Amino acid sequence: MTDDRRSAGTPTLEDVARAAGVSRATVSRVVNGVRNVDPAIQEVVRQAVSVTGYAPNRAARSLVTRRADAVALVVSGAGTEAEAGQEDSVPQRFGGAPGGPGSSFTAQVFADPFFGRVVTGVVDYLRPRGMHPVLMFAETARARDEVVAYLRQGSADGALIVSTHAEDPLPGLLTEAGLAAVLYARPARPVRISYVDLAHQDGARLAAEHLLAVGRRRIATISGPLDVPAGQARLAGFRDTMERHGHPYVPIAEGRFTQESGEAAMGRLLAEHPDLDGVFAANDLMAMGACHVLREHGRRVPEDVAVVGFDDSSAALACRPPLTTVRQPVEAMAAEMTRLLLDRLARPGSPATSVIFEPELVVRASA
Amino acid sequence: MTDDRRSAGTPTLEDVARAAGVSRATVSRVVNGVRNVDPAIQEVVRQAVSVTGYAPNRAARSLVTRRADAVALVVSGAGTEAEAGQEDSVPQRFGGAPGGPGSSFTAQVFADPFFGRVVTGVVDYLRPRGMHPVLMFAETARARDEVVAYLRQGSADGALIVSTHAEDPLPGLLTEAGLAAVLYARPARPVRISYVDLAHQDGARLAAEHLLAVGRRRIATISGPLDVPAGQARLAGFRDTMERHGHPYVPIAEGRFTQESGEAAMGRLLAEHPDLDGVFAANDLMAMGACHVLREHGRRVPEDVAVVGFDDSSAALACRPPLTTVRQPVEAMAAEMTRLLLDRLARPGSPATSVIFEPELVVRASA
DNA sequence: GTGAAAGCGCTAACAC
DNA sequence: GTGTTAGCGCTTTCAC
Repeated sequence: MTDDRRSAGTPTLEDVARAAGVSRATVSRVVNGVRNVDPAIQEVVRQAVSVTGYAPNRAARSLVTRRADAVALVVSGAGTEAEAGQEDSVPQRFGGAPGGPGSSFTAQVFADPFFGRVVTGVVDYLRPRGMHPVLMFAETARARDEVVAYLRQGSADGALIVSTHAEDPLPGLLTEAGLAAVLYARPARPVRISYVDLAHQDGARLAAEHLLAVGRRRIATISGPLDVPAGQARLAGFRDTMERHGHPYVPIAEGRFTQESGEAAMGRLLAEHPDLDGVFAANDLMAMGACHVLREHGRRVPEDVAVVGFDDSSAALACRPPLTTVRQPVEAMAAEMTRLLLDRLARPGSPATSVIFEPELVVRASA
Repeated sequence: MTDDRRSAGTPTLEDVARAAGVSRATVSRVVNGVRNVDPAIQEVVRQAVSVTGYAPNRAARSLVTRRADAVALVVSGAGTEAEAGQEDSVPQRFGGAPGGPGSSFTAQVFADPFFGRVVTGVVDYLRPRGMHPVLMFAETARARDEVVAYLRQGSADGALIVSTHAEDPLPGLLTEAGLAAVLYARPARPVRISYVDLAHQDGARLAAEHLLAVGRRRIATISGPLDVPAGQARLAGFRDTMERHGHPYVPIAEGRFTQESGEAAMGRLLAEHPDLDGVFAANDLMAMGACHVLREHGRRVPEDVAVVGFDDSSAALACRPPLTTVRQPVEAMAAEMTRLLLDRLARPGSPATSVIFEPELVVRASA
């Protein structure tokens, strides 16, 4: 009671120790749940903690433990600065704020329900473990350097990387720098790094087999961007299956995984193949766009044209009719990716692992 | 060259200082861009930095500056644990991962394009300033305590709060604890805290006036949830305007800002008022649902029934026909919210401010 | 089982 | 303009 004016600002271990009549070390042990502390003293310390309103200073702790207890969730873009030019594909709806060319990329990213699902999976895994992701974007060389710097500074212990393009240099940069990272999707060039991925080809096979099973014979596909591994794989899987079933030639229109590009692609297919009766779109957004265009052209879905999407995102349910689609368990995959990263942080030596998820056909009304 | 074995692990200021032949203080000055350093020495130091591959340790810096140089972006839910029961409104599509009742909330949040836009605005403002948001959710008392603890630990310097419900206790908790925060949307109970918001009533007025201007006379509305301020305000603004124009009675069906709830609401309205010719939905997702149901009931949009949405989210463009809607400049508002927070961090004493944005009518095909 | 003491890497007075 | 020094708050040997 005499000299408590030094307990000014936020309370420190020292303050708690004084209040409890023990040493800092003991308080630290109790706070960190180390055994070897007399239960009675534990209780006293806990009292003191709540009385003083103590909260451990994260920076101080990090400094000594050399752990930030934080992970970065980074959405990575294409390989070069060139993509700055491709932004016109996204309506630039953002008025005043600074940020320049960057603004479009982040807007573009969240326009796809996919990323929200990734965030959901990551957060749901991290949260019970008392961690929270730092959200970063890395679509330019500069932004990638910032990500590397961020990790090198020890601001985060590792990175979860979601690449939107093949040839993404980020995984390479990270491993080179000896930083922990796990990818969503297999890297284009083999890097010694853990990742989760979907068996895209199997998914496309399910779609093809379903369209054939419901009696469609004039089937076309709207592929994803062919510079994206997922786009390639889904197309390859679809074609292979069609070929194996006696359809060596499949009309293809390339899309960019956006609804708008799906609409355009559908328009092209319809112009060249007005009699088609089945369409596989490499994601739900494009399938939704295809449905719109089909209806505008007087085709009923599924009566005249059956449509199958991919992902089973919110778009699949939002679409009328609801989409038959191939389910990608994004949340579970994102959770697994997070688990792999935390594992690696716990055991730095452990080898890179990859986990491949199997897709599943979800039959709704569109096919 | 003789004794460089102490430059083991990651290089520290000390290592750079030794390499440059100066003191740690000088290196620190150069790294932090403080003037008062001889240009020649600056150069030498910069060389040494790149030679050693030095990256400042964030924890050490934070410890002394007492700044984390990080902000939390928190999506806040309702007031009590009760909301765990409301999760049935969201399809539970998440299989394995742990996280229990929480998983649904984060999925629910990102199902609405609104949050992606908030993230975009925040990130685009933060990025050029070398900062990145830590993503947190606070839909339960426990989660809210974690947010408070996180800030009290100094893991972040302040919080950007997006509330999905009125009566959110989080703003109060934060200000009580003397933590910096800015809200997206006015707090239900007046708290001395900065916020950005939209003039919702004005937006609803624009919608009403437009429906009347295009000659509609039997107009109904699908409101947002009435326990959400934005829901209330949009309804109030709509009713007031209708009343002022001689329509004291407006059929109302309450929705929950989801497409599904918009469909249900439209169904109810149609059952009771089969002759309606105009609908104002309090957000685009519900407007889209309404369009679907109208079409299923043989009504053409806009010929038979004009539909106006709210937000001008991606759903407005995804809808067929594209929605006439009231634009909420979410990205700009989120950027402003971020600016307010950084301002406050820079000048701790500064008073709470609020910035209200004006909505704008965007006329497309649906009305 | 508990305490004393040595830093973790950095910034910021303060001397020079 | 540059160097010296004293911590920031915490964990963690190491004695006891």
